[in-house]
Amino acid sequence: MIETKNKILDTAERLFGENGYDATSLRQIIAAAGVNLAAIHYHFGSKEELLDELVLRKAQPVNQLRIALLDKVLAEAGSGRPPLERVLDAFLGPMSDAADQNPQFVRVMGRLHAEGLLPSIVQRHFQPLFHRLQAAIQRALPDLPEQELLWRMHFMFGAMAHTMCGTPDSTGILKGGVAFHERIERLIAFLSGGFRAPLPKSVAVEIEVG
Amino acid sequence: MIETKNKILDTAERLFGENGYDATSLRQIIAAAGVNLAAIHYHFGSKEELLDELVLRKAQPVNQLRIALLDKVLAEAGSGRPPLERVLDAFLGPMSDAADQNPQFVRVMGRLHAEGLLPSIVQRHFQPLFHRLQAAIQRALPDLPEQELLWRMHFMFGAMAHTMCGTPDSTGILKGGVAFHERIERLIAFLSGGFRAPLPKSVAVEIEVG
DNA sequence: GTCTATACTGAGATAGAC
DNA sequence: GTCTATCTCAGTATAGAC
Repeated sequence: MIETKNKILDTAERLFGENGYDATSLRQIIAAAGVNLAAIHYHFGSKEELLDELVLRKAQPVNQLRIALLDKVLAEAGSGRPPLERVLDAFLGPMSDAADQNPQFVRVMGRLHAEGLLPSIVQRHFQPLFHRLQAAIQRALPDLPEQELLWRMHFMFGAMAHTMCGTPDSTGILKGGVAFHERIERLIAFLSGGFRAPLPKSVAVEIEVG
Repeated sequence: MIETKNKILDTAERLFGENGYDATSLRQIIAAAGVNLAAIHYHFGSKEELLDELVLRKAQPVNQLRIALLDKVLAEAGSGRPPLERVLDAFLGPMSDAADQNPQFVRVMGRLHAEGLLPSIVQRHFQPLFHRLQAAIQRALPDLPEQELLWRMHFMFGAMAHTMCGTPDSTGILKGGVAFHERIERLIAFLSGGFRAPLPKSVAVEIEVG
């Protein structure tokens, strides 16, 4: 029954978002969904593949939108430089919209990134998007050396993942309940400053010399 | 025997660093350390308390150095503004040094942050440091509203954690093996730009109005 | 005080009956 | 397609040897 499969997906999405992937057992999921334990392994094969399908189901439309927006920003720039803020917004905005509509999913994604079991899943579902994003930022900042660009994208992913996660207050200072689009607006301002920052001294020297 | 306890700590540190906390079972640890399973619960009480003691053992000296350096930077600035880069270096430098000497520990910390089971441990071991750091950055950037400062520190922690983690190549682009002090130098340049960035539009408007 | 042996509960996975 | 029964391995708890 396809209904069984969807019930499992919906329930897992809710529970993963509430308690995290590791902390949610398959037995909790089947109890809440009212299905049998073996049904999960029949439909998905394993807990990890269930997660994989869950991510795919929700991330694909968001990522398609991101790619479309990135292409639009590049097209509008013609042969000139696209504004960095607009590039970052094309990447971060769709996630923020999806999050404000359905906080559950983004919390799942944030939690997953926070749990570190992403690598394989990130690789499969986000690789093409990352390459487009890299190209777009490079167009916005043509003078930034590629190595430095990659590091700065790396910093961006860290900040983004940490920000998506429902708990911006590991320090206990910030209160929760801030709308995602506000977080993202702050994040874009921060990241823009970071991407535009002067090169670190030793890297700048290497370039002068080499 | 205190030797048993240290053997457990050393072995756990290595295995947590290599494979992560969740992925490392107590049975792996005792096998590699050549001790009995119950010894862990005798000396530590639980897997989580073992982790807690492990973090404390290594983080405490690093954090004390960080606090001392922050105080030094502030003292040298007198009543003026301390340079932001020096504040960030006082915070990130000691970790980078510790990492270049003993990559294992910082990989553990990065992995832990990446696994998201930090909250309680972060709270206990890092809270006082965070408050000092906040005060120092505020002194360096007195015009930055506090709410915005807290968000930007939040972004910083995300980028930092992601950077410490041994796998800077979740995108598959960056190669590993980059010295920590180089990563940190790049990170400081990026963060400095982020902290100095102009306020996001809606936040800036709120301030004008209010 | 330290450590060993062993048992308990709950996790994910699987084989096979229906 | 679905469910029962069972397997292995996890973290944890305890009784008792030295």
